[in-house]
Formats: sequence, C-alpha cells, structure tokens
Amino acid sequence: MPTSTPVNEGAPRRLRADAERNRARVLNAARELFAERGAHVSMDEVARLAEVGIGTLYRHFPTKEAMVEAASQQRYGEILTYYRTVCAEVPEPVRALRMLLTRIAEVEVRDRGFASVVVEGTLGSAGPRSDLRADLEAEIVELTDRARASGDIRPEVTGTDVLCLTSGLTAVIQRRAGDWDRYLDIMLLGLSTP
Amino acid sequence: MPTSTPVNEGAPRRLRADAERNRARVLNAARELFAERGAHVSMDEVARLAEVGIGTLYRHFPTKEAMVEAASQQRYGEILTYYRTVCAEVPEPVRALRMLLTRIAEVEVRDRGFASVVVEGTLGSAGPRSDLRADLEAEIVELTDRARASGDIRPEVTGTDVLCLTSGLTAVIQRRAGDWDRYLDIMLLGLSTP
Amino acid sequence: MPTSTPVNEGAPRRLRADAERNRARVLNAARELFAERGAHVSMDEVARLAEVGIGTLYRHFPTKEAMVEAASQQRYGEILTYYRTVCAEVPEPVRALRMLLTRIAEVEVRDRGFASVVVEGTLGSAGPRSDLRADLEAEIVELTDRARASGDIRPEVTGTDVLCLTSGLTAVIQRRAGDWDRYLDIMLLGLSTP
Amino acid sequence: MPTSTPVNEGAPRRLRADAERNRARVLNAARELFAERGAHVSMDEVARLAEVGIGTLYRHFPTKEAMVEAASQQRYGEILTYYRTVCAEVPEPVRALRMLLTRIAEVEVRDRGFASVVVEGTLGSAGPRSDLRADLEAEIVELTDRARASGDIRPEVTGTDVLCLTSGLTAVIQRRAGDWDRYLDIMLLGLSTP
DNA sequence: GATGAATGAGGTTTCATTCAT
DNA sequence: AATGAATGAAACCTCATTCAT
Repeated sequence: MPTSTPVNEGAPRRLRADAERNRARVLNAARELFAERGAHVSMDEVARLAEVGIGTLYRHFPTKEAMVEAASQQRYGEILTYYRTVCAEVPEPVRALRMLLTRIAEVEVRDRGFASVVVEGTLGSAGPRSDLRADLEAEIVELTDRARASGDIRPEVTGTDVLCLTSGLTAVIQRRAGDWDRYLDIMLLGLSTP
Repeated sequence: MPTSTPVNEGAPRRLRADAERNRARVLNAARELFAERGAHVSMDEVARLAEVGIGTLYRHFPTKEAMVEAASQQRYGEILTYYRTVCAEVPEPVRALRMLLTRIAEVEVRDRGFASVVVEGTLGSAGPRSDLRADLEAEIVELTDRARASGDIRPEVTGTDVLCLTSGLTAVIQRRAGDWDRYLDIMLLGLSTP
Repeated sequence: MPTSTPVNEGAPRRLRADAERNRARVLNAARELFAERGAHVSMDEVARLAEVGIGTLYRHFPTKEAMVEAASQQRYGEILTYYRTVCAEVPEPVRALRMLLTRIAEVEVRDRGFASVVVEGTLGSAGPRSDLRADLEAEIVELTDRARASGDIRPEVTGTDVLCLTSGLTAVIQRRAGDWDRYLDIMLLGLSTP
Repeated sequence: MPTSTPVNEGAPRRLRADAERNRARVLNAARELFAERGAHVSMDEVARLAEVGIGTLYRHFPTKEAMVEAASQQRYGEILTYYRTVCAEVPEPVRALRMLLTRIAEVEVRDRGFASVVVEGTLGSAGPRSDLRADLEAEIVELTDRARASGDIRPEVTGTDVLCLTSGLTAVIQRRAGDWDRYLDIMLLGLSTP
C-alpha cells in the first residue's frame, strides 16, 4: 500500500499568512494560463494575473521550471485527495479504477493544455517523478494488483500497463478532448477478463 | 476510399536540382534535431546541421511552423508509402491494422521527441490536418470499416475511436517508449470481438 | 600630528547591546564575503551569513554603499590601532614605515578581494576619504616627514609619493598576492637615500 | 625573445566588410564607456553607442565577458604595436623600458576606469592571460633580462618583479591618475644599480 | 538563388530597497 | 527593534525573421 503521505500541496515551510496566499495565487494563475494557452506563457504574465510582483513570484519559485513543477504537484494533490476520500471506500477495484481514471480525465480536461507544459513530468511518464505523482502512481499500481487478484482483469496485466494506458489517456484529452470516454471504455475492455 | 494522392513529399513546384536537395537536407536536419532535443531547437541550428545558410532555409519555408509542418508531412508520407506498398496487400484487415500501427510506432520511436514539437498537429489530433495526415487518417478509418464489416472488431467501434487510440499510442511512445507493444496489445484486445 | 580620533569603529551613538552586536555581525559577514567572492555579493547573502534579517541590516546601514564604507572603516581602524599601539614606539621612522606597510599588506592579503569592492575608496586613492582612512593617511604622511627629516629617505620624496606607492602595494596584492614583499623591498629602496 | 605574433587585434576569421566595421564600432564603444563609467555599463548601452542592435553585439561576442576580453586585447595590441615599432629600436634597455611603461601609463590614463572592469585580466595579474597580454608580458620580461645583463638594474631583480611593479602602476593610475610619473621615477630608482 | 549579418522584441533572472507584520 | 515578504527596474541573453551583399 502506498505510503499515506498527507496531501498538503507541497508547501515546504510555515509561511506568513500573506506569503501563503501569494503562493496560492501564483499557482492558480499559472495553472489557469498554462491551461488555456499552453507552454509559451511568460513569467511576467503569470505574475500579472496573480497580481504579484515578478520578484515575489521568484521568491516562491526559484525557476520557471520549479513553478511548473509546483503547479503540477498541486494537481496531483487534488486527484489524490479525491482518491483517498472517495475511491478508497469503493469495494470493487475495477469500479474504483474507473472512478479514479475518470477523475484524472476531468482534471485534465479542465486544465487542458497544461500537460503540454510538463510533458516530461506527466503522469505515467518516465523521468524523475515528484512526490505526489509517485504517490498517485503507486495508488494506481495497487488498484491494479487488487483488480487482478479479484479476477476482474486479465492475469498478465501489470500495474505498469495501466500506468501506460493512463499516460495515453491524458495525451488523448490534450489532442481530442471529446473522445476520452470512448478511450476509457475500450481500454478497460482490453484489460478485463473476457 | 481515400483520395489517392501521389506521395511526393509536398514539394509544390519544379525546383532546380540543388534547390530540391537543399530542401531535403533542411527537412532531414530538422527531423533529426527535433527528434533528439525536443522543441527548443533554433532555426540557426537546423541551418547549420543542414549545411545551408539561414537565408536559404527561409526561402524554402517562410516560417518555423511551416518547416515543422513540412517535416511532419514527410513523416506521414513515409508511413503512407509503407502502407500502400505493404499493408494494402494484406487481406485480413486487423492484421493490416496492426502492421500499420506498428509502423507508426516505429517511426515514432525513431523520431522520439519530434512529437513534442508538433503536439497540435500529431496524428489523430484535432486542429487543421495537413494533406498527408488527412490521407493517413483516412486509411486508418477505412481499415477500421473493413475490420468491422468482416466482424473482426466490435460493431460499435468507429474509425474515430481508432484514431483516438492511435493518438494515445504515439503519446505513450513519447513518454515511456519501452511499453508501446503492451499498449498495442491491450488496445487491439479492447477493439476485437470477444 | 594627526588628530587623535579614538578608534571606535564608527558606531555613531549608544546602541542597545544586541543592536551593537548585530552591527558587528553584519560588518564581519560583509568583510568575509567580499574577501572571498569579490564584488558580486548580495545584501541577502550578507544578512544570511550575519544571521540577521535583511531589514535589520538596512536599519544599520541605509545603503549597500554605506555598509561597504563601514566595513572599510573597520579595516582602517584595525590598522590604526596596530599602528598606535605598536609602531608608534619604534624610534627609526623608516623601520616604523616598513612595519606599517607590512601590516597593511597583511590585512589586504587576509581580505583579498575586498579591495575590488571599494576601488573608489581604497587607501591612497582620490575620492572622498572617510574619517579613519584620512587618519591613517595622515599617519603615513607624518611618518614620511619624519623619515625625510632624519635623512633616511631622499629629500624630494613627499608624503603624497608614499601614499601613491602604498596604493600600488594594495593593488599588487589583489592581483598577484605572492609578490608583495618584493614590491615593498623595491619601493623602499627607491625611496631611500643612496 | 617573445614569439613575434602579428598584432592583428584578434579578429579570428575573415569577416564581411560591414561586419568588420561593426565589430570595431562595438569595441570602441565598449572601451569608451568603460573608460568613463567603470564596470557597471550595460550591454544595451554599448550597443546604443555603437549604433548597433543588441543582437549584432552578441553575434560578435557571445558574452559580456568575451566582449570585455576583446576590448582588453585591443588595448594590449595597441601597446604592442607601439613597442615593436618604436621601443624595439632603442638600444639602451632601461630607456626602452621607461618608454614602454610610459606608453602603458598613457593608454591607462586615456581609458581610465577601464581597468576596473577587468581586474582579473589586467597586465601582470594572475589568472588566465590572453594571447596579446602574454606577448606583452613576455616583452617586459625580456627587456628586464637585457637590462640586468647590461648592468643597468640590480642583479637580483627578476622579470616577475617588473611585472609586479607594472601592475601597481596601472592601479595607481586608476586611483590617483596624476601621480603616475612620480611612481614611475621611484620604482625605476628602486630597480637601478646604485 | 544563396548567404549570413543585422535586428529587436521578449524571455528569464537578480538584487537593492521598501514596508507590512 | 527586528523580520522577511514584496517590489520592479534593469541586467544578460536568445532567436525568429529580414535584408544587404
């Protein structure tokens, strides 16, 4: 079972109230802008939308990359929270898996375009995985194990396979958002015992 | 049936021999560089690797985007040629489909990283589709129709569904190259009649 | 004879004990950092090494320049103290001069790189001279006068000449630290009566 | 005898006429601005004075540091040219040495403030020496050897000693320009046989 | 047609200084 | 008095594109 990290959105230290608020504003601005305009959003634009000086932005995140990473973490945190509060209750693993993947898809749809900023860091990709992403992936793997154990999916299907399909799912949303439920149906069919 | 465009890599008019050669050099350089370094390759670098002046490069392609688009076309042309010379002979549509998708995957693996440059224009995505991409997609749709007709895949599966899954396939290669054959297996299983 | 300023490191008024301690911490941090990394040290770094908030730093010194100036003063104070406690006893002016210059060199070696921060304000330079620097220069001039009077150095040598050579001495240490004693030898030879 | 490098101001390749002209304009602008305002001159300002786009400036010199280095080289080239055309004729080594040092001083006076930009790279300093600087230093060393051989300066004086004094000379000019001839007199006295 | 020098808007990042807590 | 978060001007540098040679 994955380590039950408390999902605190990654703020490393205790911050003054206003600092915490600014951090959140920046992260939201970043998510919003990336979501709608893809990768080529400038730091100045993020700062402007967050109504924060550019210096403040850099105080919170030493680098553009760091900021993107943090926004990314935030999204994983959101999904994890959902999973732990809702899916965890569901007894049938395949149903829980479908719920989780659906949630992932919904977040992806909402933040469409965000993914293109972090291709190297998207769910299921290779490359160094951040804390919350690792946790989320661990949950998926575990769910797969349970589903296999209960005989709901084919015995040769591994957790890695499901991560791989998940990765495809988010990409499909980025490219042809409307069709993602068809994708999900077909993939789950491909996994299930006949 | 798809319009049977001759696959001549998109050169619009008769060019002097050396001009044609330069065009090809540029396109290859672009493909190579994008493949290995992803999106942030400059026009100067492309020109340098192509051993061509930057001015020459711009004579052939008015814009960076146009150049990327052309390189993209080249790749689709390559796949189309393969399809028309090899797959078209194969009588069983599902086998032909698997062959085609495998070829697509192989090209994708070879040019790994290229996709990240043209997210907006990859196979199966929404957005304006170029000539050769449209042709290729049409072939996939047609193959799907034949497979459905022959009862090899489920009756409710549409050509669009397969395009959608194909789009996921290329994305998976970009993100976790090693697993693409598992993806293909599961996907085809999901499509097939039980 | 130079005005006998008490060498109290320039703290203008009675400060609370902890304030005084903070002032000293900042000054030491500044000296240390400038010494080892030259000019491009930020105020934040100074504050961090001093274990003091940046605000506190600015309470003590209204400006970076002011802080540098104060650190500079501190160094002159150190040399003056040495001079007044040790050299002043020495009866032969040339020997006293050599001792003083040696001390200056030693401090310069210890704080190598510091000089590059205060080029405009180094010993013997033009530009507005601070209190303690003025005092130190006055001592050098006076020592020169005594040496000339006692016939140890050439009659046409002025105090200004020696200041000028001293200025060269500190520069040489900054640029080729190892050779400063050769410089001193040759310089004193050039001053002395044949 | 130092290798007789032709003094071509360091332009590495054949350039188009206009490029060569721009290169020179930039270098002159840089020298002028650094001379009058010291180190904190921005690249934009240099470009503006040179009446050249900022991009052009960076095409010629990939880095601010590289540009400073090139301007520095130019100055050494200037001095070397003088040395080779004028001093080399003079039979008495000490007189030639004084002429050379005087020239160095004059250039330093003209470009006052320039030195502060390149402390790490000034004549006689430690650190990686550029081609022309190395050549110039070699000339100084050779001159010293000849002067020692002819008995004009003390037998224990080395070329290194003279480099060291030269380094002091340029620093003195930076700090108290007016007095440099006194410095030169005294130092040469210190070197000479009694 | 080909070349590569020139352009300059715009990107990321730093840092001295101010001010709310 | 002390703190450290916030500020934003300005620095350096990149790169798609234009144009003189």
